Amino acid sequence: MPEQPAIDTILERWSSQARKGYFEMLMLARLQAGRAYGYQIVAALKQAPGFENLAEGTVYPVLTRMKNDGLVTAEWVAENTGPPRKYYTTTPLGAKVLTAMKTVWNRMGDVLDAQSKAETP
Amino acid sequence: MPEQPAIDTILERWSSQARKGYFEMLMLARLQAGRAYGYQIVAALKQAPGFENLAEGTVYPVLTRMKNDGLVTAEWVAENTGPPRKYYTTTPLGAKVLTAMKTVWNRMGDVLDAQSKAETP
DNA sequence: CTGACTACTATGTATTGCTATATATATTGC
DNA sequence: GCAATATATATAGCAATACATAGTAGTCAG
Repeated sequence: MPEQPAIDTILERWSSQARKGYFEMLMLARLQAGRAYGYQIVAALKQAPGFENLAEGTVYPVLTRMKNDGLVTAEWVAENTGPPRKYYTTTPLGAKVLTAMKTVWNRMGDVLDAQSKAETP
Repeated sequence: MPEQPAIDTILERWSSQARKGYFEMLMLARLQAGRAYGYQIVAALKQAPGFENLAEGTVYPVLTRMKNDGLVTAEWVAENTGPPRKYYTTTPLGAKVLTAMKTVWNRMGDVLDAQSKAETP
């Protein structure tokens, strides 16, 4: 008989999985709203509930991947104060992909609702 | 300079990731609505948009994992016609976990909306 | 016997998110 | 002028584990 994990363990394991893919959509949505740089995104998201532990090592690879996929472009900007920043902006392809992602995401929500209302045989 | 993948490739790769964790919540939601057996769930979901390719090999391992975690119980039922079926039902723990999952899921949606409305610096 | 129904598993692999660390620039304190 | 700190970007390596493919096997109906 296998040990049953605690409810917190189940939920942590689950949410770490549920985040997969989600971040890419989240970043894209943020950049669609206007250009931003990595450190800024991390700082902002850390204040959102459920994202307190977000680390830079999570965000930068996502930005790099999106850039390689052509979803965003990057541009170095020298600031009046502090080190230069690398601003990311969505491309038209990125906007298109974001729309498609949101469609899939919403559909997943719809299917979830439908299953919740399934008939018992 | 790396090759840029086609938009379909990007979306397929992404949605396969976005599914992670989602199925467990989906199954749980279905079982919360009333007991069901594996084959039935597969057949029903195959008709939902975006789940046409769902295979049994995806569903059964999820059911087994949930049973091991104590989220559902299983019961063999002999039918008047056809082979016997193994019906799964949520436990109180399963119901609790489902609620928590939905909370996290909704929060992810909220954060997504918030980011879409972020201010441009 | 064939076909429909039902359950299950073995294996592969792709991928992610996280930890930790390295690097560079600007600012501040002294 | 120099050390310490804050800001900012980047990557190497890792553990996890989920999903997909494909294939096995058993039960019942006609």
